[in-house]
Amino acid sequence: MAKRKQSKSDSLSTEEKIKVAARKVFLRKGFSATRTRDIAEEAGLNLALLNYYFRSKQKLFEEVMKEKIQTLLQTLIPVLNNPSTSLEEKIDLIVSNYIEVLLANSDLPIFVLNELRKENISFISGIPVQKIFLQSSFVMQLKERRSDINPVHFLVSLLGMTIFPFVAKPILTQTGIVNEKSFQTLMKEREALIPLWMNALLKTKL
Amino acid sequence: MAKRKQSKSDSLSTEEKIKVAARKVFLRKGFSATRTRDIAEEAGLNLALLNYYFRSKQKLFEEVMKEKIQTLLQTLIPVLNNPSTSLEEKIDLIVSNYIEVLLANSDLPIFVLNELRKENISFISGIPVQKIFLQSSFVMQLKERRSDINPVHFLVSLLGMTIFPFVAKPILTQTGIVNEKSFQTLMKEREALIPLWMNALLKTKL
DNA sequence: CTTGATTTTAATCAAATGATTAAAATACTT
DNA sequence: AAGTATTTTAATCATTTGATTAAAATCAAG
Repeated sequence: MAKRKQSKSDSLSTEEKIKVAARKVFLRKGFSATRTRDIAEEAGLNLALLNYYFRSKQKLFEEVMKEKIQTLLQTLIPVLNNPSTSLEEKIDLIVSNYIEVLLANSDLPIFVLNELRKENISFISGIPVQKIFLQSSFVMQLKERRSDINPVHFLVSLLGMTIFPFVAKPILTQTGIVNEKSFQTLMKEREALIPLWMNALLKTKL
Repeated sequence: MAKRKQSKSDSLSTEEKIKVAARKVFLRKGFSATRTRDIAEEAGLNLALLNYYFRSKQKLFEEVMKEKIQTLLQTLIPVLNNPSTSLEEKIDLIVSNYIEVLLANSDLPIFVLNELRKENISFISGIPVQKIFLQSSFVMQLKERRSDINPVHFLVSLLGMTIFPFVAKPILTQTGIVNEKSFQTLMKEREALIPLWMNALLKTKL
């Protein structure tokens, strides 16, 4: 089904051109607001090709979605599971990894979280994420340091401080609180600040 | 145009029934995935009534959207501007207000933030939110306490810790990390924890 | 080149969808 | 009760949209 040939204009196979266009349009507009014609036009290709290479809009979407969930999870899971880094190093890595990834793709979190809300993605329900998380090096190290802190609370706070700004970016820009440039500066600052703050949380007596 | 009469079955006017149904369906599915027929069915009414009372799907949506943005902003702005509460009290109030409002309406933040991302809402661009924020009692009190902390960073962290769990709820539930009941418990706990943590941030030397 | 497979195009379908219209039903006023 | 205005319904339009099809174009192998 997949073809290897680069004889055409753009050095990308038709299939890849469709994927590239689909990523762009789906991420900007979401599944329902995206028309297959939008993707075809963005790719500079005939509409029928979408259904030739992928069976349907839904199938194409699922490929993009799966990819994006992977991106989000793989920025986190390997760090949580690495036993050879300290808790502080893990926090540093999670923050800097996410900020790097998301500065290049601000729409990613809200896209994934919003689409995930409408429909269960079997792919994700299949993974025993809860088990993985609770047995992770991250949780072990946290328990050792502060057995009284619920790891879910701690991680949610960390991700909230890191990812939430990207989710809130539309409201931050539209209210004039930040612009594209100052947002980037802000996030670079947070890369240093969040670890400091998470460290403060670690020292807080409940 | 608006009618006052309650002689019909449900004690709600037709116009109100439509609004109630529209809130429910739009919030769950978003603008694009919502069909006017969904709303009519949810309201138990004829489709043509939507266009009779509201001019179009778009107009109906804008009314719901405006309402929801108001809900989100009014949970925050009055607290920020109240000069007779301390910074600590403001933090308490922001956290408890949002958690109360959002536990009753988990979809609200992601709905608003996602829709806001696609289209500029003139209503919000019109308000000089930036000015209001920078001159707020909250910012003044923060500056007095810690002139070295950027108020935007501080507020984003506060809202990130408070609101982000609701945005991430789909992924938390679908990965089995929480269920409906434990999510609620978690948020009740956060109501006490977040103020403690924000206090710790306030004491952190940069 | 010729043949056969693969890829692409143009045209079209069928269903879904936002909106309208004209008529029927209901409520309100006198 | 009659007459008028308001509300509701059923039927229908016109577009949009995801998908299909058959033919044309391109490519690959012998």
